[in-house]
Amino acid sequence: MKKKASLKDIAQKVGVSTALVSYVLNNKKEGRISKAVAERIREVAHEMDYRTNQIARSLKTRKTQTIGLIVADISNPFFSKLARFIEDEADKKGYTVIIGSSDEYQDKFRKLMDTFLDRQVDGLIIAAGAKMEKHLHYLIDNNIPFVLVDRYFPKLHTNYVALDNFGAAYKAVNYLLEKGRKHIGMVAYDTELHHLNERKRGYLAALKDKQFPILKGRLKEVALVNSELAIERAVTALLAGKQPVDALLLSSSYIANSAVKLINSLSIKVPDELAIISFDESEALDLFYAPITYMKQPLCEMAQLATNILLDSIEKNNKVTQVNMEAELIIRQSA
Amino acid sequence: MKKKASLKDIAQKVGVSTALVSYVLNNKKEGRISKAVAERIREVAHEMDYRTNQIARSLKTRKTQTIGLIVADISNPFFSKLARFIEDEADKKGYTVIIGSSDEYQDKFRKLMDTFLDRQVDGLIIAAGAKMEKHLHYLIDNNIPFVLVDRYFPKLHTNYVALDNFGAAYKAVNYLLEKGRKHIGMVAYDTELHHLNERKRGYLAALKDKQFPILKGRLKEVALVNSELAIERAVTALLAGKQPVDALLLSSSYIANSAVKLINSLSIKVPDELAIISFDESEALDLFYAPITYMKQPLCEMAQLATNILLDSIEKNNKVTQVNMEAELIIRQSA
DNA sequence: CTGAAAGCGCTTACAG
DNA sequence: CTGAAAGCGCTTACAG
Repeated sequence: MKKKASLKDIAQKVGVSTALVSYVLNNKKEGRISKAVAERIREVAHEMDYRTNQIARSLKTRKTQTIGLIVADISNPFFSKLARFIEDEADKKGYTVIIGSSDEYQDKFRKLMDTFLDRQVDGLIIAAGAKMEKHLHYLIDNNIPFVLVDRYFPKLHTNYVALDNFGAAYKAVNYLLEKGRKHIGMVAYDTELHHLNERKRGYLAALKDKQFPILKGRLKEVALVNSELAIERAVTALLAGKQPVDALLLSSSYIANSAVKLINSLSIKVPDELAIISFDESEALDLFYAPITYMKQPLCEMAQLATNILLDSIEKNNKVTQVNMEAELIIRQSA
Repeated sequence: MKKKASLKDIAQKVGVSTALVSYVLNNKKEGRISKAVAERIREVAHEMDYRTNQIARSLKTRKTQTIGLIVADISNPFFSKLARFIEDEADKKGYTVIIGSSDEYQDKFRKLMDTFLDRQVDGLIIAAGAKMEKHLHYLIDNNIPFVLVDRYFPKLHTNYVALDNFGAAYKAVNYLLEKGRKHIGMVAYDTELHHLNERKRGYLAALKDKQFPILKGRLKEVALVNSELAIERAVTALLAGKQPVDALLLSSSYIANSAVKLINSLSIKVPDELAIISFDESEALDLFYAPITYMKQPLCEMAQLATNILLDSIEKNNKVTQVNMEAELIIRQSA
């Protein structure tokens, strides 16, 4: 095992100053260094298998070329896909990403944020949770670049890249109405998360604009976590009574999975008796006999945009960019 | 926006040396510092909202408290789940993890490895790909702590945590035979990855030990990526001919997804006409009318074990630990 | 009980 | 064209 070489080692061997070695290896002061010396420095650097110590460089330059990504849970496919696209885009620009999962908990979130800041990340990409505004205020107050993804706070003037959830739900309901459905139910979340509430708003607005009655019992809400049972109950309720629904809008692929499992066991014919549209894709929904129609989020674009907005804001602390992206209706057999 | 406070700022304000501040804040030299001064230092540190700069600390201590995780693709649920468990375990021990996806490419792998090492990670957890031994040799030669997960190289004497893939396949086939299946086919990968070949070996050995004939056409191999079509062809072939298979062992949940999609459209009755056992779980396989029986990997344990082996080896560079964990047969309706 | 000093491995403004 | 020097923000062996 050879010891790691430093600039100093190279400098000594070549017989020049570390400054010169640094300049050459970083291609600074290009024309102003004699070809011969530069050549020799590169040669020795290569011989010694020199690699620059980024920690040392970071300390001096006050840039770590690292961005922190905080999501609710990296094992959730939505976030892991997003993370992958962010990783790729960041890598392209010479940045490395460190990832943390907050599980939607404020404490974990703050702890992650602090850890990342202590490590001097250059900026953060954040899928924030409910009641996390105050931590974001800290970032704002301290002038730390960040951009929100997926979730954002309407009252907070910050960078974000999100889906136009209102529009997406509106579009979905409209499609169902066009197809002649008259009794559209929705299973959504009981939450403070603005982006999820936008989906309910879109559902209601679409019905209202087409002058369909808005029945209270048609919009069911379930908890954000561990809601499998509640989802089954909600779907059961929507399908019961004297006027069962003939279409279902499901606010997430998680809800859709649970709902479809139940419907599978109920021998209700999809889409004949019941049309289904879900938010987000999921492999599971492909395997259902009537593959589920869904509102697709442009994950790759969202990730790239978020990354680039962040990098812009790291480089020159300028304007605030807010983007609401359009969802695409992917029509398959369930609706 | 307040400027970030450093040790020096605190020292100046309190009127002591930075050394003293450092000692107090790190709880070093406990008894040997006057309570009053210590108290005052903590007070001012809190007032100034002091946070230690980990980059500076790392430069001095030569420890970054960071581990690098290299997988094939973080958006693959197998790896994202593994990553989450690793993140949790690492966090518990005060480490942060940075993640990179190699896409099974040697170049990307090496680039990631170099990037992580330049950032002075304390160690690496690696799901290596084919032909990556030479890069691992580099780590060994340079005494850099690492542990392999999921995949390993039998000829390489390194830490690893993997599944006993041979045993898992053996167990699966045995179970099928016990249930009276006589014509068991397998769809596996055509690859150099040792752990995947172990699955084939287990399949063959189980048949042999029970003196079942080993028919060449019964073991189909498909490429590691983009193999959807090949999988469909393989399954079709196994189900055709004068003696179709009555049971199928599928070497991954990806293969299982494609296979089940096809079988779904073929109106073959599972498990009556065809029993199915897959490797690894997948939400998708739950939604099939006959939920798929599978060999479950103890992901959480694997992740924790890998993390702890790495941390041990970071702290005191000692022995090599190799673990082959047992898979659990999760019996559901498909077999 | 406390401090001066060296040093981790870089970068960069300055001087020549 | 090249180098001496300062400094990034810490830690720690040493001395008193």
